[in-house]
Amino acid sequence: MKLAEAKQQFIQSWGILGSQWGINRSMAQVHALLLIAGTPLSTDDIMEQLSISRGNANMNLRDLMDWNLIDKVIVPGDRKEYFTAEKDIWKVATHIMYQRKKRELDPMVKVLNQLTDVEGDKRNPEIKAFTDTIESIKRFAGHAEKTMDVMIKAEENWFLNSFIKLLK
Amino acid sequence: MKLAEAKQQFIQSWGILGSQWGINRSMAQVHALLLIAGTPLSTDDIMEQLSISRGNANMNLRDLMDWNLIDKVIVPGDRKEYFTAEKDIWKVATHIMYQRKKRELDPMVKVLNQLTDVEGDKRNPEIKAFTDTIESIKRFAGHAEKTMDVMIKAEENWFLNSFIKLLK
DNA sequence: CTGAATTTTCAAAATTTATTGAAAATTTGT
DNA sequence: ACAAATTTTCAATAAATTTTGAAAATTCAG
Repeated sequence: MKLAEAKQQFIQSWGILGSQWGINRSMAQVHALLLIAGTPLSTDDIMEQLSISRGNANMNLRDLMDWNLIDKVIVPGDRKEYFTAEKDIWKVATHIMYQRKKRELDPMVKVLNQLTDVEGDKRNPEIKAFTDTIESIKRFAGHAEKTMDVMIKAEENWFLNSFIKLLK
Repeated sequence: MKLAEAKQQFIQSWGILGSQWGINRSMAQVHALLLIAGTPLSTDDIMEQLSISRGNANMNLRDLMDWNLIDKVIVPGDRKEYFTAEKDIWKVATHIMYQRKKRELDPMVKVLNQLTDVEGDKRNPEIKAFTDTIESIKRFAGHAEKTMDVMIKAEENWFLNSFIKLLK
C-alpha cells in the first residue's frame, strides 16, 4: 500500500472512532494527521490535507491544545504557526482520560453526591431502589477514579503492566 | 430533596453523560429510568415518564437489550412487555466495555493491521513517522485489550482491586 | 380463526451539532 | 507607526443525528 493511501485510511478511521466516542470528527482527523506527520504542519497544510475551512482547522487546533494533545511549534524565520502531536501514545491516552474525567465524569459525580439524601422512609422500595443504585454508582466511580489516577500518575506503570500480564 | 425531583436529576445527568460519550440521549435516559426503578416498567410507563414517542422508546429498549443492559420481564396475566435493568453496576460497566470494544475498537484495530506494510524505504522519515505511530497504537491497543479482558472475565476482581488500593 | 392489543418499522420532520467563510482582531517585520 | 500576514471569531448555512407518529406487522385470548 502507498503511504498516501495508508495515511488517508488512518485519518478516516480515527475520525470515525472519535465520532463514536463523542469527539468531533474534524478534531479527531486533525489529531490523526498530526500523529502520523513527519514534521510540524501549518494551519494551511491541515486545511489542504483534510479539505476543511480555516475556521474549522483553527478551532480544532485550539481545542487539541486545550486537551494537551498537540503543541505549537515556532519555526524561526516563518511567521506561520506550526503544530506537532504528542507521539507517546501512553501520554496521549492519559491526557484524554484526564480531560474527559475532569470535564464529564466529575460533574456527574457531583450530581450523584447531591442525590444522596432523599425525603421519605428508607424502607419504601421506591426510595430504596433509587438510593441503592445511586450509592453503587458512587462506589463504582470512586473505584474507577482510583484506578485512573494510578494509571495517569504512573508515567511508566511497569508494575501494573507486568502484573496484568501474569493474570492473562 | 423529593424522590421525584432526584429521579429527574439523575435521568437528566445520565442522559447528558451518555451523549458526551456518543450514546444517544434517549437511550441513556431510558437506561437511567430503569436503573432507578423499583419495579419493571412497560413501554407506556417509559413513554410517559420521559415524554418520548412510542417509536423512540421501542427502538431504544431494543438497543439496550442488544447491549445486555436490560431484560424483558413477563408479567403473568398481562399482555404488555415489561423491562428491568441490570443493577449490578460492575456488570453494567463490563457489558458496556465489551460491546464498545467489539463494535468500535475492534474495527479500528483491524484497520491498523492493514496499514502495517507501506511501500518505500523504511528510512524515509515520512514513512518512519507513519509506521512508528501505527505500531505504537497497535501495541497500546493490545495492552488495553488484555487489561479489559482481565476486568471483564474476573466477575469479582478482588485481587486487582485490592492491589490498586495498595498503590494509591 | 377473529379481532383487539401490542409491538415494530421507517419516511418525514425536528433538533442538534459541525462547518464555512468573510470580517474583525492580532501579530510582526520594516 | 504602518501595513501585510496571520489568526480568531461567529452568524449563517449545511450536515448529521434523533424523534415522531401513523401504518404495517405481530401476538394472543377467546
